[in-house]
Amino acid sequence: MNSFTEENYLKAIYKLSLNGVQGVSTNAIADKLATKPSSVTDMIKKLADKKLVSYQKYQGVNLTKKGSDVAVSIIRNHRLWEVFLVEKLNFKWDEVHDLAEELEHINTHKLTERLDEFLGFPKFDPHGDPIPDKDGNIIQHKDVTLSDLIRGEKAVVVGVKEHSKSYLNYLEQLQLVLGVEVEVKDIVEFDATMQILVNNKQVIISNQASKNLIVKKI
Amino acid sequence: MNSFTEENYLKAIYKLSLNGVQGVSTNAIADKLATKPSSVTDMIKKLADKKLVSYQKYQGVNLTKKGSDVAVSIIRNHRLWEVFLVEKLNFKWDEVHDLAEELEHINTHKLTERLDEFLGFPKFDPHGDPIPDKDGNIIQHKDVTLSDLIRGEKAVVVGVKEHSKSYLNYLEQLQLVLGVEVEVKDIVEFDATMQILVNNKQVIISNQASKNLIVKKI
DNA sequence: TTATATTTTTAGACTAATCTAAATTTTATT
DNA sequence: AATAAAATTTAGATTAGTCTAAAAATATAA
Repeated sequence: MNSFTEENYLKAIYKLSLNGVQGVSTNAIADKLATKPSSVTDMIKKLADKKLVSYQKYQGVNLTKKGSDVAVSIIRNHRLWEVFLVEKLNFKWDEVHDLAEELEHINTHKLTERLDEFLGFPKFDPHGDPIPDKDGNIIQHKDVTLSDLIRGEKAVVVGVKEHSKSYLNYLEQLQLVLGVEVEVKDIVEFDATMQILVNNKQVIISNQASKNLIVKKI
Repeated sequence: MNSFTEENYLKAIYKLSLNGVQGVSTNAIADKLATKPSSVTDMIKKLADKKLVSYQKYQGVNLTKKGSDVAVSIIRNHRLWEVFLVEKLNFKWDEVHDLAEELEHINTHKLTERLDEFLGFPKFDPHGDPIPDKDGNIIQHKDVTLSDLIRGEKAVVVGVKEHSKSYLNYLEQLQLVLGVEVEVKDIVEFDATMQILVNNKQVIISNQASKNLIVKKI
């Protein structure tokens, strides 16, 4: 089996590969995991020995099928536990990440499948991120963000691109949670600040905030 | 915070202290944790530095109040997760120990309390072991075992003293699960083998098995 | 295209937890 | 009480993961 640390590296590499990057850089991984590039090099060698990644010195790293499978199954666990924490234990969406980060590593097929069933086979986690099914398939929703809309357009909030506590907490205060309907009333040309309608209330939102909110036009 | 390993040592020392032993021996701990006495000595020194145990060379080890509190809270977690796995995820009572052994270390006050509430504040785990309350108080039930009964006595199964998969599985086959009523029909004088009535069925059970089944007379 | 900056790797050291083998202390036995 | 046996501790080594500092490779810029 793989250690927690190995699993965290695989997950980090998986996420950094999502932007279509070929060959994830040592520095990028070090940044993501808040560690040093030299540590990353050491671990990459170990993962390469275990055939979880393919790696050539100085050329970055890519997950193998085997490595990708491990990463996806951890992400599946993580997101299922987040659903559990929010729906069953009444945690808020900005509180669950760190707990799920620990729970995700208890990686037994049977537990995951039972949990999935208990939760009613959810398709998305509390942040709108898709939950891989048991064969590892993920529905990727198109990345339309609130900032892509023009005046007069309406949309439903379906996810976030930024998962920090402060951002999630801020959104909750604005009632900008999953499933809520928004309408663009006005956009400031200078800095793309938006005036929008949320639950019949006028809200002002910066471009920094609006470009991290994933929506679906209606 | 304490590492998983430290927590496992504290739990082991706690359990070995239950029989009223003053000064748990290095060898006993090594046995329980399937490790070597020399490793135990090293860890004990570390726990002593952290004021989690009191220790004098060659004289065995005892938990301090602080160490005992940690041990009890881990046991509380363990038993709550076992209830969750059996009652919500439909695991069988012989399947949950190893999973709970991992889940117990995700030790945040808030998670434990929310889980407790979600489960309806259970008092016992699926093996009949008492769940410490949030202040660490444990109801210890009297240790009357099936083997203590005499011919004609009736009792209800309330727990087990042995937690191996094979024992639990065997009990389940005999329908000797928590809450079931039993009546002693006959006892073989030679080896204390018992003939008992379970759900109107005659069952033969060895002394080895009957002395590990905790019951309450009725 | 040569020099400079950046990225990545290597070398060597550190910590936590473990082990084996040897030394020491305690306990049991004559 | 002396000696043998058992339990415990120490000394020194090992492994996983990390780090700093220096060396090597790649990318960028004049």
